[in-house]
Amino acid sequence: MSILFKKEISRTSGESLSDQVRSHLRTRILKHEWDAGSKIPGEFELASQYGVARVTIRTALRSLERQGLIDIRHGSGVYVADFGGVVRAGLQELKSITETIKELGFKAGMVTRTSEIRQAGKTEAADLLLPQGSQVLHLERAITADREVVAFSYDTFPVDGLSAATIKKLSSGSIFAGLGEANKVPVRARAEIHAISSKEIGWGAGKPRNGLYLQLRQVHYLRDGKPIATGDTYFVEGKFQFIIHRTI
Amino acid sequence: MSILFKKEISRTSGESLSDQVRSHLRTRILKHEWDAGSKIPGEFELASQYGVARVTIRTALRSLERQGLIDIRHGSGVYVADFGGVVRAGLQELKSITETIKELGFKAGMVTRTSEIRQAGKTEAADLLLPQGSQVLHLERAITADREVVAFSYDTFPVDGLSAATIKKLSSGSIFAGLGEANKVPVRARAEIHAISSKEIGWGAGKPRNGLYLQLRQVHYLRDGKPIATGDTYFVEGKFQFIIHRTI
DNA sequence: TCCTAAATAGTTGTCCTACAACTTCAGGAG
DNA sequence: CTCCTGAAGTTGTAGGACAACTATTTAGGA
Repeated sequence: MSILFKKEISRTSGESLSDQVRSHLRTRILKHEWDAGSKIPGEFELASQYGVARVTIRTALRSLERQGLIDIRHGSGVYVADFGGVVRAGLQELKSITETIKELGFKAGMVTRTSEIRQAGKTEAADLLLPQGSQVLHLERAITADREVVAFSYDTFPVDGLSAATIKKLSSGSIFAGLGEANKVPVRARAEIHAISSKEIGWGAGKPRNGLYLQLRQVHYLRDGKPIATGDTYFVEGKFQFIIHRTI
Repeated sequence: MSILFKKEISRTSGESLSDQVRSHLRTRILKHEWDAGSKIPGEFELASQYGVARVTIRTALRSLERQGLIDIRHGSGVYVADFGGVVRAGLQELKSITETIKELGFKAGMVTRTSEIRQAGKTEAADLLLPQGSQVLHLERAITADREVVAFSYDTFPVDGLSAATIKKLSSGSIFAGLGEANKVPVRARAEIHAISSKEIGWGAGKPRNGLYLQLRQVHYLRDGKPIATGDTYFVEGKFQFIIHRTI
């Protein structure tokens, strides 16, 4: 086949070629360009389609394999993973919750309940490697899908080094957009998972009666390893399906 | 530096070179050969140490990065991930629970409560791609760390194609060992995570009073994509720390 | 005819060399 | 002291070659 997607790949965007190829391939897979379980074009063919080297394709494919989207078999080919239906957003892909909700086909919304600048707490300071007493921005938000509350989120950012405009954008709820403007997009996060039953969490009409949540306790990191944000997100049990692809 | 670990790598073991290098590097990291946050030898140096090509080293390093053990920075080097302490087995690494417990430094144990061969249920048959009415081996076990119950596990295997010896080994509790003997080691699993509060789950003295569990609903797959096992594991909240490394 | 084994084509895994892009640090100019 | 520049070191990408593996086809024998 000829070169199909060379124009989709930019060598001056700051994003690595393999990351761009991965994103594009990911979209093609999620749009069902190939049936589940079927074979996708080989590495040589893809390299020619995107106008990049085979190494670059391999890097992208390896990454998609780890995400559970495809299945690379030595000597045979690359297959779309068939897990009996729709491939949902996996928990190990780092992206904003609202983006995930949109990808699942729902209308994502957000209601900010609290937005304040205060001193960092003890664990917050430790997680963010801040000296005690540093100023942080603290947000409390409810996240909705099709107007239904699916999670309550408590997030904290160090204000040092952030412009007033960025802080305002963060306060309005666009976390990833705000951090992106400040050129501080997290590329990695460490998340602890807990089952929580509590009446203290949540507020308003969307608060579940049984108080049952899946808690995600996260710290976000920049490319250079520095922590940039921390927070607890409480997902209302049953409103959100979490999937992890586990590999050796 | 000279060639240090060439003898650790076998070209006839069936396991790919990059997988062998990854395992070996993983051990070196977990044994704290390098401090957390410090730089490990570069790709050229590692390639020379193991007597393999740089591509092979890169594949292994990429994999370790996904597991959250290291941190690859373009133009700078490879660093041991520093997440404020010991890096433990993450949830997205597929390995037996008992193995994980051992790696964490505890004494792993197991008490089988039920072990029977019966007909597959509806969802079991669907998950395992079995015709209705197929025979399956069903196990109910309590998993302990230092004699304390940390999880209750309900697992199911199709009997067809398994030898009597293998079934006996499975019944005794050594899941991965039993499947390994039958040459049916799962290499991939799809897990759904839920927070559960129930009095129906668990038994005996280790059953938590609040009935709060983190449920892992899994289906295990072979390399060729065929499902080989399914099961629900209920981890007693607070007894086990789950960590996920999320990346873009 | 049926089954088995060998040849064959196609695909991923590894190797090699070279250069591009990026990070870091040292040294000099202001 | 601060800022800029350049050099050295490291990972990212390129391209070509062969090895190892898989799946299919073909040839041969019972």
